[in-house]
Amino acid sequence: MKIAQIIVDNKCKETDRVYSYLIPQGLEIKIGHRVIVPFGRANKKIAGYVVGLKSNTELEINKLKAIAGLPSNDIFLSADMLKLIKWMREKYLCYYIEAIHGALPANIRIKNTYIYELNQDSKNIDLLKEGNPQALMDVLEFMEENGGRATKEELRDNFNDNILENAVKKLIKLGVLKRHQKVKSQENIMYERFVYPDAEKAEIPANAKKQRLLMDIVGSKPGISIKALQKDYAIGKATIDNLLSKGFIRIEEKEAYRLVPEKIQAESKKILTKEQCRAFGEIEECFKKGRHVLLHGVTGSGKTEIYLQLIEAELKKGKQGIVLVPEISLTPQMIRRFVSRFGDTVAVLHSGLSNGEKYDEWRRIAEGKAKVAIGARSAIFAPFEKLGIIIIDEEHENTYKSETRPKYDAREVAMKRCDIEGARLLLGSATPSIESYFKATNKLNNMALVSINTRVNNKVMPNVKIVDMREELKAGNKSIFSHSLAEEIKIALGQKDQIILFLNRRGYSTFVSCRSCGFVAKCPNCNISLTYHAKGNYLTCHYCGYSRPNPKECPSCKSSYIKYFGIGTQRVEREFQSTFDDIDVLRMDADTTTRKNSHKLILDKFRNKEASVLIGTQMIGKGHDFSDVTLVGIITSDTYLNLPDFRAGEKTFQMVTQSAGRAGRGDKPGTVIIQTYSPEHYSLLYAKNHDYEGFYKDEIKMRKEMNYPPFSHLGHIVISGIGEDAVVKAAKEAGRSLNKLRGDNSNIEIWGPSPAPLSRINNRHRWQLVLKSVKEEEVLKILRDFNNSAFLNSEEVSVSMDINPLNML
DNA sequence: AGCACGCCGACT
DNA sequence: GTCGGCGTGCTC
Repeated sequence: MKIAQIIVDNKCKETDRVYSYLIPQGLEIKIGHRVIVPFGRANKKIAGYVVGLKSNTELEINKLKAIAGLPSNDIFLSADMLKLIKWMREKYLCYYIEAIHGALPANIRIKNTYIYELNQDSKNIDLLKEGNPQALMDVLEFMEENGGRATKEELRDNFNDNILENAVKKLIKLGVLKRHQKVKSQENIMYERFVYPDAEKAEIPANAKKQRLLMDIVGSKPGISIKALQKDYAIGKATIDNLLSKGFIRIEEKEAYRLVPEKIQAESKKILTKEQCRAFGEIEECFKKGRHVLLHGVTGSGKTEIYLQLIEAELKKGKQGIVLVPEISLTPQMIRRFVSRFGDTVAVLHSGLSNGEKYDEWRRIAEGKAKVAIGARSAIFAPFEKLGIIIIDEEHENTYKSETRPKYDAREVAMKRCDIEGARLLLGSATPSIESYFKATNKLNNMALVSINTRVNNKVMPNVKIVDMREELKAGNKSIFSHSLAEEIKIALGQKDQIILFLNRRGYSTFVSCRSCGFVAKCPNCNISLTYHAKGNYLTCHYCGYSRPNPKECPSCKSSYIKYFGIGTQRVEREFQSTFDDIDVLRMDADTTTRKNSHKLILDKFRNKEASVLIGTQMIGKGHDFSDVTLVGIITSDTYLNLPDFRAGEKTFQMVTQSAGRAGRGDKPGTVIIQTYSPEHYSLLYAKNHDYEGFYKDEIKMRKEMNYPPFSHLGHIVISGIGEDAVVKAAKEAGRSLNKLRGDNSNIEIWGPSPAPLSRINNRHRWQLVLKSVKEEEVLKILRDFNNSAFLNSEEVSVSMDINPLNML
């Protein structure tokens, strides 16, 4: 007797456990298989994942149900992957099934619905028609109009739930309706059809020109695809069908992949520069010692080539590699580099793919056809069997942390996966996150640091100039372009060079700033800027709840020039065109990039020099290599600085450094102009000097003083709901509950409850609580206990929890 | 979550 | 009695 331990695909707290099912005779079930099981009183057929096998159980055998079968498309989770999933459940406070779904391509869900059929012969129809409740008649009428068949969803769209349930139940009881459950695993595999000749000699009428043509083609190219016949020879379906029925040709189906790989010229290995070579050697040395590596290489230092050669080395050992990059659709150059080096053994997993395409790529990996996966966050789960290396490029990017459940951090998952599977991890960035740099310099988590401080071919770092916008205002310049920036723009335009202008318009949270002296209101307890609330006209700190009235004049210089900020890219575009006329400008932001591929189009246009100027938000600041850009202007570099976030300095440094890194990558030296209202801020000063280490030293000192990460771990609880009163009440209740759970453990701080910085989203009010402790496990434990005692999750409010969030807005 | 059961008031 | 509205409790 074999018993399977199964996680069922039913997303709820109560069913987040392992169930036991009997394995019927003749069904070969292995760990990691996806199966279909009957579940619940109604024996609804749902998907389940086998996580273990046993030969006995404490449960009563005759009360166990049996596995119903296997879905048509096989999904496997390796034993290592199951370990990772279990770890994710603990670490990110999610359900097993959520972790499983996170690790599998979307759209593999088993579709499950009920189909109702009208029993036409039933005499009961007549019975019913004699003086019956309206509901029954309505449902019957609908069924008849619908051809005697309807899915549950179709009925639901047309009837009120309660009426429906009762009426349908009644009709089933009377035998008028029949219900079948339909279980369908999405058939994601696409088949392509190929034509072969299938007769010694085909006799074709003289006038059938198309048929003759087809026979000729198939004769010279047996195995040509139907697609090619239609496209290249204009042979239609009728011709093929005709010959098929005569038996002159036959058709074979083969699994096909939707993505036709771009034909890219093979590129051979580049010779590493001296510096790259040293770094490569150091990395290999660390890997040999079983260490993970943080590679800190300045912008333009040639990290990608090192990645390529590290992967090559793993492939030579018969192993496989994963490369994570942020929002991959933004870096077509990088994909091209990988494909040109590794050909069709590269699987690309990016957000621009359809679900079917994603599934195809996933399958190519699972089947061993792809050896290198390059993709965004979720590519960390690429189903390789012999994983040798995981590379995370631009590791400081926030996109590696998922904002939806499971709220995992791909960097942490990568490290765990490497540890489970004996692979090596390489994090790479020109501006490493403080957390990673801290780990690497202190050799925590077995992480080592390798640095490259020079650009390839010793290209000089761009010259960076900080412009004090307060001075500009004093001098009467109300334009968004400072004199310096305007001058540099004119020079660049005169030399036919290209220009990039950055604007960080993350304009949700307004902040109060004095335009004449740069004063920004800050919280006395938290070293974080206060947020302006128009309603009630007050300033508040969203971490500790401190609040004060909005000052009428600047407390520092008594000026009445108190303003809150918000310049959009469109305004920059308009102002640019009115200041420097007759110049082609490209704008790239959320408004212009809604269409699929539109990023690529805009960037290609810019690369082809169809415009001299590119204006955009941060999305253009990553990894692009435009060799004719000599000037980068950062219109407002203060945006982050004034967000209520202890990472404000870090994000500013990263943004400025990365943006500046776009300048001077070609033969000409680059210039960068940073416009700011806080020119003395350490983030900007260190960024100006390209001094990451200096920045890190200051930043880590602040983190230590304030006991912020990496010196502590945060737990974030957001309580939201439509009704403000219910949310506030629940938040206060949650506060009491957390205090009780904390007991007298003084290592754990609890902040709040206080309104979330984004106090209302989608019509929902939001309040938050923050837990802080030096020990992550302590935070997790309280969050878990809190979740188990959840009196809170009701129709009125919902609770979301996150461990070590990257933003708490 | 999703489903069925069963209790209870309203109405034939 | 019977209908259907709604709360309750369970899922190998």
